[in-house]
Amino acid sequence: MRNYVKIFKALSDSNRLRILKMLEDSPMCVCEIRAVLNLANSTVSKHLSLLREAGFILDEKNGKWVDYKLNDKAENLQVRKLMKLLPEWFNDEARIKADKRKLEIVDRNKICNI
Amino acid sequence: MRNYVKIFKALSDSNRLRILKMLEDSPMCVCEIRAVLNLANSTVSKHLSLLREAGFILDEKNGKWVDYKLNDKAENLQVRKLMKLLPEWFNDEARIKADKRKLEIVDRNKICNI
DNA sequence: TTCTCATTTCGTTATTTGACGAAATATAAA
DNA sequence: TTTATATTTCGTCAAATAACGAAATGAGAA
Repeated sequence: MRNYVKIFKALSDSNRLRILKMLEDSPMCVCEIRAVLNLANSTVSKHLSLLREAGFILDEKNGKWVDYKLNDKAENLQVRKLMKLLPEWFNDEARIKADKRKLEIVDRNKICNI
Repeated sequence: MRNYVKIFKALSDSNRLRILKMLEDSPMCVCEIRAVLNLANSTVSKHLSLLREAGFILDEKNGKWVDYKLNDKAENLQVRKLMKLLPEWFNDEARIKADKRKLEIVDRNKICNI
């Protein structure tokens, strides 16, 4: 029960949904996500940890950076089923399209030394 | 976007999830739900209105009572897809099983005049 | 109509959440 | 090793949420 609530809470924030939709296209580090969402790094980090704890994403050290990516092999069956729905969600949303365009441009080597 | 957040927020509370699982078995009025969940009527009513606004349930006047039931024909495609998953959720949870047993016993004519 | 009672709305309160910046941590580069 | 920088953790604040009881609403019964 508590686990399900955690899963749905993770999906109950527009910034976290935007993150998931961006990760559909490519793994990203904290500061790249920060650059698109215009949030503080610490805020992005918190969102990512909630998504990770719910099982939606994985983190992986990559040099200076931590790359976050969708977790296609989530342990929890229901998380996997929800993730199967993700590609259908808000594809018509202007903000999501804009995020995806922005993420093609961001270059961690340029933007991450704030 | 906002609509999706509303949908997931509706699912982000254990009492609302318990309500949905009970409504799988049978329509219920506010005071029947109140009797199972041990919440104030006004609290149950609020939960129901959040579930209704998200599209998961419908209300129908029935004499003195308002019967709430699952909305099998939700307008929103994603709501329908989530509702298709509902029967798979927490069937192993003791609390859900207990709720369903309790709901078989509750009789609105006996319990609703508090 | 008036009364009764199921439900909803409103106002209040305690808790949770989402945001920030600062400090701590970890790791690559110098 | 020291420095730089990406990330996380911590403390704080404002806003949102979930709970309650009281008051308002609405519909059947008397």
